[in-house]
Order: sequence, then C-alpha cells, then structure tokens
Amino acid sequence: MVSAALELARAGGPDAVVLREVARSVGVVPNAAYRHFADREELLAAVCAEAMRELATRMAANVRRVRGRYGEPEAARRRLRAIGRAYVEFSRAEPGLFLTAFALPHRHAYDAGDGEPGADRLPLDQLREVLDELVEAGVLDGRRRPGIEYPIWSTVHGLAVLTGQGPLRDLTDAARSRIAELTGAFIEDALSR
Amino acid sequence: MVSAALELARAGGPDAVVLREVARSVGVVPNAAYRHFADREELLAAVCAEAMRELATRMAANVRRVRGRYGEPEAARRRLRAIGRAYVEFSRAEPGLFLTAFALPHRHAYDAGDGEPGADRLPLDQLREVLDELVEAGVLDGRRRPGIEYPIWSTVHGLAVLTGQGPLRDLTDAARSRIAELTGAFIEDALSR
DNA sequence: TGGTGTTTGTGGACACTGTCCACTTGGGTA
DNA sequence: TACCCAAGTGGACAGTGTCCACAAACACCA
Repeated sequence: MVSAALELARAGGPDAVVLREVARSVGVVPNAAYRHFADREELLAAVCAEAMRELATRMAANVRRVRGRYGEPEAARRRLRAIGRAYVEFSRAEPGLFLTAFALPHRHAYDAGDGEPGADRLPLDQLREVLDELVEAGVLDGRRRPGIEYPIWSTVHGLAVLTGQGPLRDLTDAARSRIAELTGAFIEDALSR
Repeated sequence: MVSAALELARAGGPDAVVLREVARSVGVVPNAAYRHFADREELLAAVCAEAMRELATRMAANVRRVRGRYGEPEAARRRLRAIGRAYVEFSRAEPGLFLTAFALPHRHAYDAGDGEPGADRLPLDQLREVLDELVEAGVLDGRRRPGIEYPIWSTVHGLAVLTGQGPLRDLTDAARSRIAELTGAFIEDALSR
C-alpha cells in the first residue's frame, strides 16, 4: 500500500496520494485502508518518511562515489559538494517525492530508521558528518563549526526548492546550472571566509 | 472574492482556498465564481499574486525603516539584512500566505504590478537593488555581483521555508533566532569573502 | 421609450473524495 | 472443535470541483 502510494506521490506530489486510488491500485476496497492507517494523513506520513529515506539514500550514494581519504582537504570539499548536488538534483529529478518528503512538518524524524542495517543516515546528519570532516581537514575553522549546518542546509534547500518546483524551475538548463555553480561557490566562500 | 479567498489562504494555506467556501463567504452560489475565474486554479493564481504582493510590501517597508544615505556601507548592509529579515519573518508570521505565494510556479511574475503607482517592486528586484547599492558602497566587489542574487535568495528562502513551515519550525524562539543570526552572518561572510 | 444583448447569478446535477458504520470472512489458537 | 480477531466488504453521508440550462438585471442604442 505504501509503495503504491509512493508511486502516486512520485508522479504528482503529496496531493496526488489519494486514499481511494491507492486502495484501487492494490486491488482492494477503500475502507480496507483504515485497517492499516488511521486516516489519509497517516498514510501520507508513511510515504513522506519513505521519500525522505530515498533522498538520504541518494545523498549517501553520491558521497560514496567521491574518492579520497577521510580528512583530505580536497576530498572533503568534494564530498560537501556531492551532498548538495544530490539534494538539488533530487528535487528536480523527483519533484513529487521532494515535495512529499517535506509535506508533513510534524513527525519529521522519519523514525530515524533506527535498527535497519542498510539505512543511510538522515540528510542533516550526513551534512554534519561532512562538515566535521572539513574541520578535521583544516578547511573549516573549528570555531565556526557549531551550527553552521543550518545556513548551509538553508542555502541548499532554498536552491532545491526554487529551481526544482519554484519560480526558477523553468529556466534553461544552462541558466540553472550556472546558478547552482554560483551557489556552490557562495557556500565555499562563506566557509573559507 | 479574491480578498475572501486571501483570508482563507492566510488561515490555512493554498489548500484552504476552496471555491465553494469563498463563494459562500461572499454570499453567492458556488457557480457564480465561474463568471470571474475559469476554474479554482485561476482564483488561486489571483490569491497567489496578492500574497506575493504582500511579501513585497513588507520587504519594502522594512527596508525603508533603515536610516542612512544611499551608498553608505553600514546602511547598505543593514538594508540587506532588513530584506532578509522581512522575508523570513513573513514566512513565520503568515505561513499560509507564504506557502500560497509560492504555490503556483507558473505565471509567477504576478503581472508585474505594472502601472499600479503605489506597488512595491518584486521581491527579487528589491534584492537586486540592495546588492547594487552594496557594490556602489564598496562593500561587495563588483566582479562578484553578477548573479549573486540567486545564492542569497536561495539562502533566505531556504531559511524561511525550513523555519517557517519545514522541519525547523517547532524549535524554540531562541534556537530559531540563533539560526537566523548564523545565517545572516553566513551571507555577509560570503559577500565580503 | 422600448427592445435587445451581454453580464452576473441561480438551480440542479454528476463524479469524485475522505470517512463512518455494520457486516462478513478466513486463518490461527485455546 | 469452537472461538476470536485481523482484514476486507458494502452501503452510506457530507463535502468538493465542475458542467449545463435557465433567470434576472443592466447598459446601450434605435
């Protein structure tokens, strides 16, 4: 049921996950859904968690693809960029899922994926990890580290929203990638101020 | 009709502007709305434009409140902060309107408010104006000026979304204003790199 | 002044949604 | 074997966006 709903969300965002249709698509009567979810919002919450998990997976995969030892300055910088790039590309490649992932501000921790062995860390945790590495590598002054994940998250999230679903989404590929490049440089400027 | 719909959006975001209720609240039968709007989305588009206009108004008002001559470095910096602060505060004070303002990626230019004399410029234009002043004032290197509005917009927009409706919206006031402060400093760091 | 045409609003209908209630069913356990 | 509970069914209700045919009110021009 959740995976059927996920496909609806992928195609049309959170509003597209309509209870009756997901029931229909698993070949069951609408009311059957109420045996598993209190209401539509609870179903949507499950989908939202799944979407967030997919974002985390893509980020982790993109980071792993970066070669270079831990603590090596250039590699650490590339890992930060890999995180941001994955985030922004996710919002464009899967606008429906991206929207869905942030559709429910409440219960956002997606249940931490606690025990699940293969699960990747939360996006924010992945960002923190790379920032710690940047300190370790001497790229970022340790005194500026506390809390710096929030401005960076804001910048990347804003870019993702504006170019993925927002007013900048209809720009040409060239214009968008120039903006993305500028934003990447902007973050590095702020870090190595 | 638009202003009735605007109140619904203010209270509950774009999803709350339901055609039948706005008709009801202006004391008319639902179908009457179809004499003025092709469908619900067109009504929503009008509301969206109005919400964007309100954001622009607040930004402009906040900027005007800053004293200091044009081109004076410290004043220019304060004007940039005033813009960002207005943006972020709008998303918290009027989450419904903020969401609505960006609900329709299409037809986003809100018809420019062309002739209207009292109308304030679009948010993005206001930002550009202040950035030009920062160059004029010698705070920002003119060679770094082109396109820098986009990283800044991204940062501010991201902060507004994350703390206004997103996962950071339930933080304490103290935590949120610390993040806002960090983000302001982050932007200034990047500018005066 | 009177007639005509356009604008605005009405009434009724349809398909679709989320949700509630009472009811059946089937597999596993005491 | 008897029972119980989870899962699914059928029918219903209120609410929604939207379409159609019709009524009134108003402006305009002969």
